[in-house]
Amino acid sequence: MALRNALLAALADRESSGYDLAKRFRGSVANFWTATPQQLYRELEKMEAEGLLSARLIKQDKRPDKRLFSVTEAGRAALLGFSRRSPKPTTVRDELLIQVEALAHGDVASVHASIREHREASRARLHGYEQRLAEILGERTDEEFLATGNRLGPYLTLQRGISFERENIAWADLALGVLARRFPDDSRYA
Amino acid sequence: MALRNALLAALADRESSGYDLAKRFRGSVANFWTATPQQLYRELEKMEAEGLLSARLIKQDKRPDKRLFSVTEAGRAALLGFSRRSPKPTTVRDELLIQVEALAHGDVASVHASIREHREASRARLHGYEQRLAEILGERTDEEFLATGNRLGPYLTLQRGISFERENIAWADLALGVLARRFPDDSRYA
DNA sequence: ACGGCCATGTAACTGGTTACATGATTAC
DNA sequence: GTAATCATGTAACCAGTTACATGGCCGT
Repeated sequence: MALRNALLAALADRESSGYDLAKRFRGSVANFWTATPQQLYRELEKMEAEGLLSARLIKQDKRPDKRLFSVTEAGRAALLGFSRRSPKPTTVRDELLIQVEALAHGDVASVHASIREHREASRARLHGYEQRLAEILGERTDEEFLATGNRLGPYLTLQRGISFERENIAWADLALGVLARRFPDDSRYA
Repeated sequence: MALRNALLAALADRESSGYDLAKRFRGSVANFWTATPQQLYRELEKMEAEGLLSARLIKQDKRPDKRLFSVTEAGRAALLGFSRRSPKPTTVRDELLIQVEALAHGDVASVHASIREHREASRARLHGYEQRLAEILGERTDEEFLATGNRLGPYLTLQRGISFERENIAWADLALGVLARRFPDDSRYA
């Protein structure tokens, strides 16, 4: 039920194809909702059938045809209704932290490598979020934007994504330091 | 498949009943994996059937009997194997941030209230994590613990939970400030 | 020649959520 | 007397994942 609302939020911003949405869910949306392309296509179909979205077909000749979805009046009403309900608590699922929790029962060198990969992935996402934020700000400072800008929602969710990834990186630095110190022999610290 | 590993990690620490585990999944485990009691009971059954866990029945007279699960040799091997695979990327699902993303299309006063509730929930979880951390540390400082302590894994995952909740609170403060400034009339800021 | 991008989807499966059910004990 | 805690589960449903399929264009 919440995936619909994430889609309505994304489409309220601008009309998009399923493929477009898949990219946005890999990019900035990922910081508060994850979904695979298959989930999106399935949900878009349902939402169109229920009248929350309307689709128009764009014929292309050098590329496959595409369907651009946009939010209908019923869709806007559903989004407004959603904004009035109280949201479910955040859920986090992080396999890396399961590995870390069970550090004493696992392969330390391998967990060390996982933390490094995780840190790289966070750096990449952080970079993406910072770019999007720069696009939203344009020439303005944060202060100027906050006083007058009109994409406050995306600004705030990006800020949350940015602080999340910064903390991921800082935590990884701490964890790698602790492992290097406590297990100097059973892992290679390049 | 990952819920199994979260259960193995939790049970490697100490033998527990399903009910116990449900409490731990509401508490400290929630910071990296969420699961409902029903999921746990179902998964515990399967894991016992597959030989990853063994259960012993404890008869009680003032309370219902309970089954305490512990990790078998096969379970330990599975956990070691898991620590060697590369973990799937973190997934986050946060309905509040969907509401914030769609701020321009929703009810600002109601979203404001949701952010406040979310901040309260974060404060409560933060408090819980800090207490658990204090239990792990005992009389030692972080420095002393990091040099010699033996529950490094849980220490590190708690640190991640603590920084996550602190950032939730700081973000909520920012967001509430922005809303109060930009929408002074359509919400009540008590 | 090969991989990646554009663009859509189907089918089969696994995992997660919600509602319900039981029943004694303890705390306010 | 009311709610919370202890302790287990079933049934039905809904959401998420994985693997596969198609096919032309573009860059190296």
